[in-house]
Amino acid sequence: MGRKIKTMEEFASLSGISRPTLSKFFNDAQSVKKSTRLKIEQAIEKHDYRPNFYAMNQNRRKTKNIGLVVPNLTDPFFAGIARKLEELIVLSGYNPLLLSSHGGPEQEIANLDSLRSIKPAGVLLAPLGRASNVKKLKDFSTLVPTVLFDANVEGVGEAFFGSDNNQSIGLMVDYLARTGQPPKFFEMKDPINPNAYKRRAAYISAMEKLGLEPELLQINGDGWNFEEIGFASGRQIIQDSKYRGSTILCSNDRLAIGLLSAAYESGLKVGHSAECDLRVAGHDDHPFSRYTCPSLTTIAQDYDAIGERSVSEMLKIIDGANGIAERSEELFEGRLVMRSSA
Amino acid sequence: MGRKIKTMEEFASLSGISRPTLSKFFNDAQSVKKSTRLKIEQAIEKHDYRPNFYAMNQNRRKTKNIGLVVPNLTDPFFAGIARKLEELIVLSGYNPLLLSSHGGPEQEIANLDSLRSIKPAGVLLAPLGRASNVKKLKDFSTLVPTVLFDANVEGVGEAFFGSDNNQSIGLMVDYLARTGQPPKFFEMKDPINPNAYKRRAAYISAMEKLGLEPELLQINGDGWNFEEIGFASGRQIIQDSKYRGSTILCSNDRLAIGLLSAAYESGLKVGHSAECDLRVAGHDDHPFSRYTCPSLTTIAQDYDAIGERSVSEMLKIIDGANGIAERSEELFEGRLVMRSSA
DNA sequence: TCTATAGATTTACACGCGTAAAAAAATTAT
DNA sequence: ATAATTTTTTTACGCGTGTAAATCTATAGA
Repeated sequence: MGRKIKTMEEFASLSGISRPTLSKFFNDAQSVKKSTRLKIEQAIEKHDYRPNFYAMNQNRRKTKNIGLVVPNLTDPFFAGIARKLEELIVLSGYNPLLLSSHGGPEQEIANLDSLRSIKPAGVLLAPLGRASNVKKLKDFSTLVPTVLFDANVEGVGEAFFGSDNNQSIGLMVDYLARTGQPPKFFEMKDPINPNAYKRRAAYISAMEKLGLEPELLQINGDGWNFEEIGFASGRQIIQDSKYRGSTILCSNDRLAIGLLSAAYESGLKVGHSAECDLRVAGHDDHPFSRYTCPSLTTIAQDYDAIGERSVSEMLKIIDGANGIAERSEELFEGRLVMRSSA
Repeated sequence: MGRKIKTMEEFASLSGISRPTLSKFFNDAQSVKKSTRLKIEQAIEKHDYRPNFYAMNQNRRKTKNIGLVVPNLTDPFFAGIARKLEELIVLSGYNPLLLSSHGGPEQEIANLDSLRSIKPAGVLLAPLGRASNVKKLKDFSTLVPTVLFDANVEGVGEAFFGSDNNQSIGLMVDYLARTGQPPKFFEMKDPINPNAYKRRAAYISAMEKLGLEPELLQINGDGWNFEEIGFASGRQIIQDSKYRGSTILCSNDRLAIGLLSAAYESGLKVGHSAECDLRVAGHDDHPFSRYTCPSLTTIAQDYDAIGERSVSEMLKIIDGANGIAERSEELFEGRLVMRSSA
């Protein structure tokens, strides 16, 4: 066909639709009458026209972009969540912009900064947690509608949606205690993630509720390389024969993956049958937990629900004339995934 | 301090620098004299001014955005590469835009489409491979400077950088044959990734060079869930006692992870010591291959080199007055990572 | 048929910055 | 100190779209 159309003006005359109507259409296809919508869509198909992204957003009150910031894309767990959220954002007619903080608070702030210059309609943020620069997060969330997920930071953002660690850890402790030795809790001494603290508290309270003595195995280690930390510390702990026969509940699957690897290396059998030396359980249903040796008994977070709730709340805020709406929070229940390790 | 600065004009009067000079600075900080650069940087710090992203890019000849498209971010291998590339792009003064194709050719095209409307300076693309819509890829690459990495597609893009499968598989076959049973090759019958075909050919040629009979274990399976495919098919193969004692070289680590899981479940011992039932090796040095049971012997691709070469070639093309430069290709050698599984 | 109303068009201005050209100022070389 | 060169300033227009207001047109209900 003819050469490429460059401007909406041009496209208007070729399609027989006025430019302001086209502008309305590109902003929200549902805002024009059905018959004109069809005409426009045909013309788009025919001429392969797309409005200039930059000119389009320059004067829009609200862009159609939604930022999506996760702590670490290298972790398949977050990669999976991000994918789910991206999908939901696209379905809502928005444009997701995925950024990873790579485990660093500077990068987290840099991500928010670069999002700010893009004037997003809103941002879905899974904060780093303890490492986060809370003041800057708070400043940001006053400028841009922000919804937190996965990890909560008090006072930041309009809403938070995550897992009910109390429920999920309780579920797991009950199961483990009922079917064998009550669990010891394997975790990092100074966790980065706020969920880790909640899980520790949940473990202690669940044990006490059963009239059992909590026992924390707090390991050292810095950074986000949880498998390595779990492996190195796991090796040390396992060598101590007093842990023979015990049940170990790990604060998250990545630690458990390291621990299982250490157990294998030491020749220990992990599982719930009689001849096993160890039972190991995790939390999160990491994509790889199905393929550990043995396969890992764990808790699956309800990330479909968390994702859907986060996005729908985001949309509500964006559309909303909600002036003084209270910060909403909701926790979703986890599901016990029984496999071979415990 | 005072209220927020909205325009460059305003910032110009407050900082005592003319607007065109500021414009130059924001386009390339090195293009202004050092003394003025320092003045501007101080003023930015003081007033927290950032130019409007959209207005800025609307009339720029070349934006500072570089697209980065990977086949699947859920795969930690690609997540790792993406991270490395992001870092290099930022260091070069550009703005990376990460998109995942989620294993689907429609999404791959959708990603390129949405990149097109952003008028990126260039795009770094790891194509899906066989599943890709080659015609559309080619069309795209005539409109936007494109550099391929990881997987090659003939005739698409200005350059390709990847691993030398011939070298790396040869290395592994030599090692395995020298230290025990020569390897059988475990792979999908109809692989999606072009590297898989190269690896198959490399295996056959390496075996023949040693005067050995190649043996392909070609398994069925569709999609990108390689661990599951490796697990399910691995279980079947392993039950056949004729494979007892053999060495299995997997086309990639994700298949190997599934196979190891199946072997564990079947009670087979994997490793290179005398009493083992199986030796297993992989390819790619997947982040999790360190923690499999046993830890996986594999090939580490030189992704630092591939990444650096890809980005530097991209910059050369962007800056370049390269009219008729030939499509460049370079393959990088892999490194044998010896662990416990073979 | 008349009227009320949703939706489309016309007209016109705004947005914030890129960029070009000429003039002025600052720096460096001679 | 003067000339040559680099850098900055002044001036002015353009980019492609958003959006507002007034006007016109199609549609539906009475």
